[in-house]
Amino acid sequence: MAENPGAQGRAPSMADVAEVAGVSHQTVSRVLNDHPNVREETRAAVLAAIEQLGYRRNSAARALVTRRSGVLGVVTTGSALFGPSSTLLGIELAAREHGYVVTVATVTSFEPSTMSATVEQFLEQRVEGIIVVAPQVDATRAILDLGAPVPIVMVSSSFVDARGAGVSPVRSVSVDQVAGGRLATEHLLGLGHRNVLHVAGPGDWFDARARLVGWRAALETVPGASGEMVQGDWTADFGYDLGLRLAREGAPSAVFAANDQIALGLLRAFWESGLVVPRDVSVVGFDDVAGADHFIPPLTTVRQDFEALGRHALAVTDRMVEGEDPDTSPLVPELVVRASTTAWG
Amino acid sequence: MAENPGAQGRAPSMADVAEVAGVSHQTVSRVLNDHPNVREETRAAVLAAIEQLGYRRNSAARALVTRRSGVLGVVTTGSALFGPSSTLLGIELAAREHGYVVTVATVTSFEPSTMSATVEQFLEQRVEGIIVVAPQVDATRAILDLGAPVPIVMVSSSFVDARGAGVSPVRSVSVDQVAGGRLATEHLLGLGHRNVLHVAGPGDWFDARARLVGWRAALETVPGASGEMVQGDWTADFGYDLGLRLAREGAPSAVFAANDQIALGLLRAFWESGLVVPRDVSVVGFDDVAGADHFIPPLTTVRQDFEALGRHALAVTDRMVEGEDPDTSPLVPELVVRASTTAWG
DNA sequence: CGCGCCATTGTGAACGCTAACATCGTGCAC
DNA sequence: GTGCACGATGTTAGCGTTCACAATGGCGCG
Repeated sequence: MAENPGAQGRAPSMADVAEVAGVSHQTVSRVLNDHPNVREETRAAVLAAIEQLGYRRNSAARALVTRRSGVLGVVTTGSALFGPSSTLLGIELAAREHGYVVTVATVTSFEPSTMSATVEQFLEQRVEGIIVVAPQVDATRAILDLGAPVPIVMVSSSFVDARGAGVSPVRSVSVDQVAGGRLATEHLLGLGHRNVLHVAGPGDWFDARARLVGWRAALETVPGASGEMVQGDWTADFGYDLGLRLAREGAPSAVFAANDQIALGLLRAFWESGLVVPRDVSVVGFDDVAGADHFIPPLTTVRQDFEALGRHALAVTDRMVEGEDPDTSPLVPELVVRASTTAWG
Repeated sequence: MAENPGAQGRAPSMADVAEVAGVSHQTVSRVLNDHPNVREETRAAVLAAIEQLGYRRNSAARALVTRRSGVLGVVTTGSALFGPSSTLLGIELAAREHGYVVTVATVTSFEPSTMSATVEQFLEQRVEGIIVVAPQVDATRAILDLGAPVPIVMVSSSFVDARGAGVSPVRSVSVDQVAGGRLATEHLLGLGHRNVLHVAGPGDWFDARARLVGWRAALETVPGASGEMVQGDWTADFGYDLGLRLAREGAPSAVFAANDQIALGLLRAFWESGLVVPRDVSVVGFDDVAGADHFIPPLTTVRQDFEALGRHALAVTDRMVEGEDPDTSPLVPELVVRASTTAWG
């Protein structure tokens, strides 16, 4: 049975199927699109022909005439960080459920020129919407200046919720980082700590800024509470170096680290310096990365559900593509209390 | 200046550009494709018209006629594990450099039906190649049975390097996990340990199997060396539980954990049990995840460059798409010695 | 028995692009 | 001066779909 006449020759088209089934190409199209008015035996004949030829529809041809590609573009940051990876996962899973196909572009910097080239590529593909997993501040500017003809959704805790500079509406979805920062800090304050050091993340990250805001807000609600802030990067190295210094120069009773990596570095530094966590100092992290429950000691942290965030981003995008108004209210993070924090005083 | 006559109306086409520039659409096409025989001022006029209209080429129309989509499909596993995420990153980065666009599909199981549906979707998009980041054994079977009309590259340490059941060639790229397992074990043996416990990963993962093979091979080269094997999952939880048991029942002097998560759990368990690492027991991990250098104590581990693996996968795919024969020799992992291992006896 | 309606199917024309070929000058060799 | 090659451009025909509309035929109903 000569399945493919040409083997490597062109893939079978509707016309080929039509010929085998003895119908017109339009009837084949109807069968494929579940059009109601097709006689049952005709449908069967078409399906048989499809099976026999190994026919698959050509989405390019389809997109050309329908002017709908069914493709969504995701711009993601060029690092395998826990958050972005999980978010991408959530987006992809949800996209499939909504009938979209996802193409991704990884970007190593958020310079306007890079962003613009990336988006341009998406637009050539006629994506119906763009999701930017871009937690850095400078990504926003690049995006707002874009003025793409499709909806753009940013995944970040920015407060941008504008129409954008051009035609495209830009929205953002996020986990409420301010609430997370408050949660962490209130937990420490509730344990009796009155001096809570905050190790912040890089200043050009929205999340870092927002956690800082939450920390400060919590401090202000409790009389007598105070705390310093140190700004670092997201790395364990930074936490480690800082921890060593704190141990030398005198550590506060409580530290709120902007992410779990920093907290990990702190834990090691304290351990090496003979400071016992949580007896001598309580530590709270942020993210609840894999393994945080097995740090020494297991880390109290703020969990954010990145996958849910991704799904949320997709839902918002979908609504915007459909021309409806999305609900962009932020997701709420959750405090996970473990052994790295204890009462003070 | 009425930029878009219809604003939301259809995007400008070559014909529109041609009209504005006062040339034929074919000339526009020539300009876009850098055809040499275009007069300089004509080119300028076309470019100006493109700019003015905000024209972008339509890749669907282009793919339709050229029969080349420039799209690659990546199937990835439904988890934000460190390895797969980094690999995806490498693939994407390299894909762009090679002029491909990447669409991803996340799959939560490797059942043949799921795999087949996923690949089917890719084929409708007329992807030119498929990369499967599928470290589990059952993925292989599903893929070999597929017989897709495009090249398939598996990222895994399987030894599959077959033509596949159908028309499509199937190849695999990998990091040499056997070598990695040997590296870890030889390091411990070299330190004088004669009893090396191996905590293996799930038996249906290629990587787990291969590391096990490497461990065993290393043991066999050293007279008097021995070791037991415990099979677990990849989680820190498993490592923790096992560690507690070992501490109770008597631990060997050296443990080679199949990944860093397991090692992390072991470290905590030993610590809680009063066993000092590395004095009482040496621990080696695998992967070198972010933060492994700040575990307590910093973890000796085998680093594999997942991003390079991804790039390698893409290079192989590209060659196959071009009908050439790829070099699929495995990448070599690297031992990173830190503080969790020390001499014995 | 004739009319119209509806279910079923077919026909032709886009969609936006590239490939192949046709056309039109212009310059140069003879 | 004629012929011809070649550079620059235009014309036409698809690529594989879907959409709009036309055509066919059976059936109910007056």
